[in-house]
Amino acid sequence: MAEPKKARGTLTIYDVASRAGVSIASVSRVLNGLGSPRAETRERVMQAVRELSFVPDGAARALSNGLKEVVGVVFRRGGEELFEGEDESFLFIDVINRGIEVGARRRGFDLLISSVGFNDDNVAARISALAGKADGLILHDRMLSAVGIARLADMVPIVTLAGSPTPASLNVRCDNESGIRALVHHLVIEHGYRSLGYVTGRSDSPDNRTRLHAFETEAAAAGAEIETGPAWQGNYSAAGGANVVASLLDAGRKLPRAILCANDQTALGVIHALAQRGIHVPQDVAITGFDDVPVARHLHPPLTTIRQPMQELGAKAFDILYSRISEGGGTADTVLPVELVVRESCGCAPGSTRVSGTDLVAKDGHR
Amino acid sequence: MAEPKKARGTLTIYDVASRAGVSIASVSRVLNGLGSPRAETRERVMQAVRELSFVPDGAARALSNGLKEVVGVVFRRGGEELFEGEDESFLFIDVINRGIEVGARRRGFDLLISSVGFNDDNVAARISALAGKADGLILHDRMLSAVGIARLADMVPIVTLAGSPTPASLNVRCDNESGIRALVHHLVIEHGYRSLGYVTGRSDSPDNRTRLHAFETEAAAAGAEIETGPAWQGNYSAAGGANVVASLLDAGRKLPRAILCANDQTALGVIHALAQRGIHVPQDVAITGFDDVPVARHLHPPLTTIRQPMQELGAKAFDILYSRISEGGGTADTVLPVELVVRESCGCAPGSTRVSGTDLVAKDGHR
DNA sequence: CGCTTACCGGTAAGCGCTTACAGAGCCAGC
DNA sequence: GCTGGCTCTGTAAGCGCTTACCGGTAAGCG
Repeated sequence: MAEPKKARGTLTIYDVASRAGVSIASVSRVLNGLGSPRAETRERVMQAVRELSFVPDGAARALSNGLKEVVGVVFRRGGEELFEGEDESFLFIDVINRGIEVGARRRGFDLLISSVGFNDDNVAARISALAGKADGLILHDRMLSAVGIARLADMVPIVTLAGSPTPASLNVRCDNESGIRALVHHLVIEHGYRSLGYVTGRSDSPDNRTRLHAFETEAAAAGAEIETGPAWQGNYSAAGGANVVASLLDAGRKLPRAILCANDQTALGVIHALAQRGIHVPQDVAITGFDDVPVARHLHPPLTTIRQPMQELGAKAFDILYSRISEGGGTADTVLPVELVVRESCGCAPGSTRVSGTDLVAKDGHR
Repeated sequence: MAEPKKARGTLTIYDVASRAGVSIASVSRVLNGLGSPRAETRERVMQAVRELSFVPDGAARALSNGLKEVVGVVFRRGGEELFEGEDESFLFIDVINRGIEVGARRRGFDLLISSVGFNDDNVAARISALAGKADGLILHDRMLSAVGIARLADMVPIVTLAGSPTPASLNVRCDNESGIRALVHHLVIEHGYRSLGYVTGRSDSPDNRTRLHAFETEAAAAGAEIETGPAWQGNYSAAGGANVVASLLDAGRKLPRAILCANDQTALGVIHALAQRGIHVPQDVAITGFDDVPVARHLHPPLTTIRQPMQELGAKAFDILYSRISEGGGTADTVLPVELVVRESCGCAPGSTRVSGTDLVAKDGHR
């Protein structure tokens, strides 16, 4: 695939050993703090290491002890039509990745990052290749079928984010139900809006299904009228949200008093489309998001949304993966709590409040 | 460091070979499309590979052919005091990383990501460890001294971003001079502002020094009065920008008619601080940024700034690193063009324009 | 029909490191 | 003074893969 071979005048453990006048075994022991190298020996070795500025080769090390100290992270990006501001959509992902990194760092692991487009064909192959370079994989979103995951899972441990656990893989997600419930409660009970709409996310997303279902249940419980159906199908992107509004309006449909959006990106698109039609948020229609991405507070009006502990989600995912890697354990399904963040797009006056929405426990779904 | 050893019932090339009834050499040849395996043999092997869902171990492969197909990326994050909206500061970095990834993907490389805090102590050690796991490194920002880079560079090829090339490392950056020049020209010549200020970035950043210098030169050439000095020292963060404004105002200093900020984050802070004192942008003071991060267009007022081709910067950095890895070549210093993006914070009316600011060539600084 | 020429495919030698195993000193105790 | 028991260090056997080298077989030619 690529031709270079023995690119540099590679410095090996042998060089260090001979310079320090000891055997490679001793060098290895010193480097790993193992065994019982005498202080004097240790010093000689460290000196040589310093003088040569030697760094052991990760591949050799990995091959030898079966641990690469690398965790692969796969996520989707781009691929949709562009939309003004769309470039921010990856924020969500990046914050989670940062969390993974924080967790990884604690164990001396590094992140091997790979993104796939929505319509890349060789996804499974790419992920497999990644698996070969890592000790375990964390998969964002749902990017592989259950069988795909199963196949992967018998090569390396897998943790999925916002998916659902399978017999072979673990999962970490946020408490979508509580989030939607808090939103509906706020809109219906506190603001008194009687009609609600819900712009969905990608239909193949488990998060999306959960949220939609929670929306329907909760709205019914609160006694609000709801609008759903294919016309309300979004795809987590701003463009998707804008489309829904545009087609609804073009079809002459009357909008409900409040619209919940599957995520903040969607809300961004919806607000934008509404503004273009001269419809005021929140005076005419109240809007809410989900995620609380950093830009949410800069929108006009500032977005009322559900904050997911994204960074913590990532860190947790790593921890779980790590325990799977090292002891074969790991909680099958972990649910993290979310918070309602009230800003102005729901109709509240400037001056935000925050309400903790859910109490969480790591629950053990499978096994 | 970590105990697991031979975590899984590892599937090896031997398993595939025996299942297909051939030697491991043939399996390897088939997998790498090399040599001349006969169609029938190839098919038998592929069949076995599929049945076992075998994936060759990256470490073994790397060890054997001296190529890990991994590029390490190191950048700084956080560490500064928090500021509302600050969490977006990493956007810039992430877009560049995305660019690197795009370049890497073309060559079958993956990104090994590692971030360091501003006051982590063991930075050099961490980067060294990364170097051991990668074929080359791309360093954001300036995070190592010249000697640090030199030391690293004789372990693996190094490309720095927005730094300067050293005898041992390559560099890629944007055309800061042209950007500042375009900004000053726009403010002084087109808007007629006679007094300018410049809120700087971190003092140890080469980009910052270049921009400041260009600012002074250009403003003088345009015949504008300028304000500089320690009171104008920012640090690329929103908090830094806000501080500068606050202390200037607290000291009773009169602000210049237009303030250029070292980057968009800084501008965000400046605008925020100004708003708190009831000073209007751009009516009282015009503000410009640098970078054109995605949020720039969502600020109030939308920010006039310089767009850097961030993704392209990343892709370019990878390409250069790759050529260094594979052929030992690589351009020492590559300069990418920037564009002036006119929005409203400079005083222009809604309805933006864009002016290409510079024509670029990859120039060969050293060697 | 025998020998050359290709072409395949197998054998085995590493790649740089970790670690089990065993050898070499050394001290203490008898 | 010898031996048992420690501690420290060296030797060597892999880890899973790539690939140089070589032998075997089939096809081509005189």
